[in-house]
Amino acid sequence: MSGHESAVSRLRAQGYRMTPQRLSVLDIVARRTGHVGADEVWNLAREEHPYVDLATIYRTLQWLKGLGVVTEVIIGNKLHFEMADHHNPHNHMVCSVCDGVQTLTPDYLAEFSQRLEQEFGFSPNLDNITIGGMCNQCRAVT
Amino acid sequence: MSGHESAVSRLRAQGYRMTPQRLSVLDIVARRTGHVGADEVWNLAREEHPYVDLATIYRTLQWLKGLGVVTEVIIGNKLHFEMADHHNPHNHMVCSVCDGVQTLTPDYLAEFSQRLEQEFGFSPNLDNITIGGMCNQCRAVT
DNA sequence: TCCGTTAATGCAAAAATTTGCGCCAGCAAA
DNA sequence: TTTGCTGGCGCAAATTTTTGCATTAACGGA
Repeated sequence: MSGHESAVSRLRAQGYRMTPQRLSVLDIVARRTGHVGADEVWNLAREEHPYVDLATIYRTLQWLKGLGVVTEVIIGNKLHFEMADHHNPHNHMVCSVCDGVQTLTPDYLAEFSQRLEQEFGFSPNLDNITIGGMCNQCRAVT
Repeated sequence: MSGHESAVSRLRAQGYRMTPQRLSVLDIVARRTGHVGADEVWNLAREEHPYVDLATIYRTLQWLKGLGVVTEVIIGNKLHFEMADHHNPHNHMVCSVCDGVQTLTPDYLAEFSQRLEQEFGFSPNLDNITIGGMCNQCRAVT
């Protein structure tokens, strides 16, 4: 266990059942510095619980994402996840050439977000947004 | 044919082979006002060319997207496409509750884009970005 | 018009993700 | 501790999208 006990107790307090599968997924994502692929979470989870199903991994990850506990990053057509750091929230820029990931503080998106809210009444959910493009190095090569 | 001849001749001039499949996909997307799902493009294309493969549809759509001819919109876990309107470019906001789509002129994203470029040397490709969130009506209901 | 090059297709399979359903187990209350 | 409710899980299948490979056909040049 590495510092996600608060998340666990908060979830339990909200009435969610904390199954071994969920604890395992949470533990795996929390342990990792940086993002993990869904398949990778599955493989690691199976070391502890050999019977755990991939569908459960996906369902758990989507659930945690919806609750703001984890953040989704799309890297080359695959979903990755990392612990949402509420003390240091950030978005991601992913280079489509090298799949490199850079982070971005949300204030870069703040004005944009506010305008959508004010002018359209649309509440964007930008927590899990991934900005695609080309990074500095890859652009230099071309 | 409905006004995408210029795209066709431009593509041909660039050395791409304009196969019946490609013309068909282009025709289907151009005819439609608004977005089409990949599966829908396939079904329509098969009316003309019964043997056309779904993989070809996907490949063609990705190809056109890369060339800026069509724009991708992600609606509820499915890819949709529409003709890129260079006279009136826009992005999309999709409500995760009702799957409704609203459009957005790119100047809403312009400042954000410039900052990424200037401060990180990262060239974002925002042409095909889909902003998820909740629309006015759905928020009112909740 | 015919030919050669090679890009694009069809086909089949894989990869990635989601969903329906019946059973099981987490957890609160007795 | 036992029980009951029901949310969550495993399983299997479906969906959606991508990929490898052999064959085909677009199109410029002879």
